[in-house]
Amino acid sequence: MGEGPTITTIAERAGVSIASVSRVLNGLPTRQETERKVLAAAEELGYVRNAVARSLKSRRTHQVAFAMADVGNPAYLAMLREIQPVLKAAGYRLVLHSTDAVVADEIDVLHSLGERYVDGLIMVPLRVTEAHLTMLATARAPVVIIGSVPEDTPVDNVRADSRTGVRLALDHLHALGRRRIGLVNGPLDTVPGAARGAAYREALGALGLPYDEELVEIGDFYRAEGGRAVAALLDRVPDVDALMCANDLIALGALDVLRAAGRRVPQDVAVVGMDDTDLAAASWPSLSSVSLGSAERGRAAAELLLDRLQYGEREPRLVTVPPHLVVRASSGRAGAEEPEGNTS
Amino acid sequence: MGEGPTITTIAERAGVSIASVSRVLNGLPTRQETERKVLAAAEELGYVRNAVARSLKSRRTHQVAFAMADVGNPAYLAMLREIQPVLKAAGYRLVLHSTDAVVADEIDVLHSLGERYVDGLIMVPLRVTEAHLTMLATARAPVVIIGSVPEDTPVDNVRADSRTGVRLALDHLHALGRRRIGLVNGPLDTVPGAARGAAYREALGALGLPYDEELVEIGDFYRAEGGRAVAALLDRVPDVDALMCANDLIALGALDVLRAAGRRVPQDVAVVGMDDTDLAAASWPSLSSVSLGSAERGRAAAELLLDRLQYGEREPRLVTVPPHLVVRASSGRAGAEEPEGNTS
DNA sequence: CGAAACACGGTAAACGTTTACAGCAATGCG
DNA sequence: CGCATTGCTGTAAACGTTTACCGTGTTTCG
Repeated sequence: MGEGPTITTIAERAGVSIASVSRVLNGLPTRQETERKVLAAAEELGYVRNAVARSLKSRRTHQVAFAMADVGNPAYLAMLREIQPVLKAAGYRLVLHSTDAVVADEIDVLHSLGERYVDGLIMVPLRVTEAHLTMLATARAPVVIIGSVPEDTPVDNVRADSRTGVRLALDHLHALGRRRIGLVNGPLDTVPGAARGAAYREALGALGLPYDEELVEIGDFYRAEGGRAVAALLDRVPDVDALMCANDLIALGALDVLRAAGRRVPQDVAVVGMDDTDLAAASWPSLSSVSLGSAERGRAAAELLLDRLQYGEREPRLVTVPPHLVVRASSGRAGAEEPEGNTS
Repeated sequence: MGEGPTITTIAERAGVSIASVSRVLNGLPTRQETERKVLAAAEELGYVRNAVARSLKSRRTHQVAFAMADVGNPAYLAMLREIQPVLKAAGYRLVLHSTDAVVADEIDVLHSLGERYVDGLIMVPLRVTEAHLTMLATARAPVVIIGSVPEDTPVDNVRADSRTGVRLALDHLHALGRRRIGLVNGPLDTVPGAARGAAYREALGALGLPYDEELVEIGDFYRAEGGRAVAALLDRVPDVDALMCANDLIALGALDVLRAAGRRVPQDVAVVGMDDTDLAAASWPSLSSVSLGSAERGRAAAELLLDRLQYGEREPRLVTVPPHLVVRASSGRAGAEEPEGNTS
């Protein structure tokens, strides 16, 4: 773990100047003899370029940060899984920030762009505050936001269309004959929470169903919280016949509680989740879910950022990824999805 | 996105030398008046320290790399989720490397330590080759390996005890009366594959059951692959009454195939997975699984690395994390579905 | 054959910090 | 009052690269 060789060590060994060493290492035109000597010396000494010194001079770190609330959330994970290879292929390293949904942490990340340890940032803010917007306006490196920001924010923006997503789910449930469709949402001051709440109301309108406040319950985007919210909802509105859940974790919580309450899914209550995570396919019963294209959003964000890193200044772009509904057992016809004969 | 202010800009603005600016910024003793001027100037200009220049001088990047095959794998994810906050609390950033289980990529990561863009590395190699060992011996930064390495490898090492883990599972299945217990394993040239294969054989011996090659099927550590392997196994040995799966994804594949084949779980075939991931609790039926303490291993690795970064040279340490069995429906009594009070 | 063009390679400055060292003013003390 | 001590501050070197610029030796061509 000694203090590895530097360009100077090599220069001495090869009997040339450090400039020549640098040139050889960067593939700039050099006499064959010099090249040979330098490469030989580098090889013998096991030389590896110091990335920090390089970055200082070149003002490029070849690192990109990805900041989201929690890697454990499968929706973010899906993004990460797409972002990583795209960056890697372009020669960038990925610096991961978990902000635990704490606004101050997100602001911190934006602020730390000034430290210039990354060339750019992809961020999925849970809520967008005034502080976010100020920081974004003066950010010291290119930023791509996944989630909605106001029109005039000077950053690239990738959005899901949860409005259409909720609409797809409600159309589906309506087509199944459900009329008392509840919404189990996350906090309304979060970007997804607000969007999904509004979309729900709108979709009901389009279907000619009344908006009934009783049918809406706010919890948080986690399984246990979702379960609690569903329990409260069942208590208040026993005749609910379908649940639109604002994400898959909430939906899993819903399944837990419905099972404990002796309601059959989907016969008594149909359930639709959102994000179409791995968990949806693995759950019991398997969970219908609206895919908001997490993976596609991740990929789009990475590509936007790389494009900007490569070509510099240009108009901010907006990419909207279309949703689609994946129907599984939790809202299929009873048992239709699964072979019969399996009790347990 | 302009060229932010530097220490020099501030020095001019405050009418002091760059040394004084640096001292103030680092909290070294300074006359109050100077301090005031510097802080005022820094504030007005929105100064942020350049991390790259800082690292070059201090030879510390405050970054740590974590390299594993695939973030999508819940076992690695569990590690990541523990590692991240530990590092963050200690002031380190996390650089993520996905190696896609390609040996060359792993070697690459080890080699790139020479670039000194991180202060240390936590790696989960899928297989440990000669090349790994050579690189580890000459690594230019501290490394912690999660998984087994030979005794004399000069790195900190965190191990799971899959031997005991498999033993727990087989004892459990044996206690349920199962006698034809199959093993669905991943490739034998991987660290976990080899360990689990050997452990299976040993545990059978301890239980007085014969080792029957027919009952062992090798696939890969993924759901679809696992399914294929199970299908082959069922075909060859129709009277198998329990499946020990080398990880949870394989076990999910097993559930898929068993369901399609009309075998009831757990009545006809009991299934036990390994790693106790989120998926196990969410699956249908919920999956018994041997927890190898992924989260604990992640935490231990992070702590070992931080310790070494803080205190420098010392003996390599070995930490072994004990496994435990989590019994759920797939090997419980028929229909014994417990509502999981689990968050996620 | 001499001048111009060219191909290489060395010197030194720069990137933005930290820090050893020296300078200098103010203070303490004999 | 002079000297040592103390407390700050400035100068400059260093971290390991890249690169502009210039000098040298060789080639080319009139």
